[in-house]
Amino acid sequence: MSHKSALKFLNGKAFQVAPKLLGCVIQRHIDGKTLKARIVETEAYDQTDAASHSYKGETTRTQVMFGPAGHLYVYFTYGMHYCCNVVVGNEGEGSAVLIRAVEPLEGIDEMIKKRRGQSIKNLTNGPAKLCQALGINMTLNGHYLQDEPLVLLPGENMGDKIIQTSRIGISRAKDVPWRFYIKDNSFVSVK
DNA sequence: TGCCTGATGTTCT
DNA sequence: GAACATCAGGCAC
Repeated sequence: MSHKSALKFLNGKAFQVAPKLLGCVIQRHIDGKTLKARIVETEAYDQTDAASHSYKGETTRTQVMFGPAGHLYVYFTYGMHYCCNVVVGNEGEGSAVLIRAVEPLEGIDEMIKKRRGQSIKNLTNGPAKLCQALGINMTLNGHYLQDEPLVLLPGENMGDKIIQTSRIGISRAKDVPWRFYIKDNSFVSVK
């Protein structure tokens, strides 16, 4: 049963919502299997931000980012990788939170298979890695995160376990401190 | 452990 | 034509 109110916490500025997503669980159903993983690293992006895909306004590619909160924005990059974001804020704002790393909880064997035999440590400790492990690609672009086969479940508040730093793998707005991760978690991409 | 690079395709200049 | 919210494998130390 879907309840919009479950994703109400996504209504806010990207940099405010990004730390709140830490600890939430992604539940993915695929090939008759259930995969679960806990979000341990996120990055905020919004339209005022030179590093954001939405910076130059809405395009075909970034359309979902400008839509209502609670949907998944998936993009293809470097010719071979997918990365996924949770759209946040109000419709028309162009803000989203990149999921940079997750901790595998359930269906780990299946994730290893999808990751072509990579070790547990390397399964989901990067934005493109977790998409591969959870079978996320462009067919899920725009997907609402209260619907099957991909649901965002609330998690415990990480509170003082949250570390805030600048973002990774970007060339513009490098100094903006909009990356958040869970302290001492071994699945975070970079400590 | 850490640097370097090839893979591979869409978007923007 | 260049840049790109990346990854894995190779080789030097």
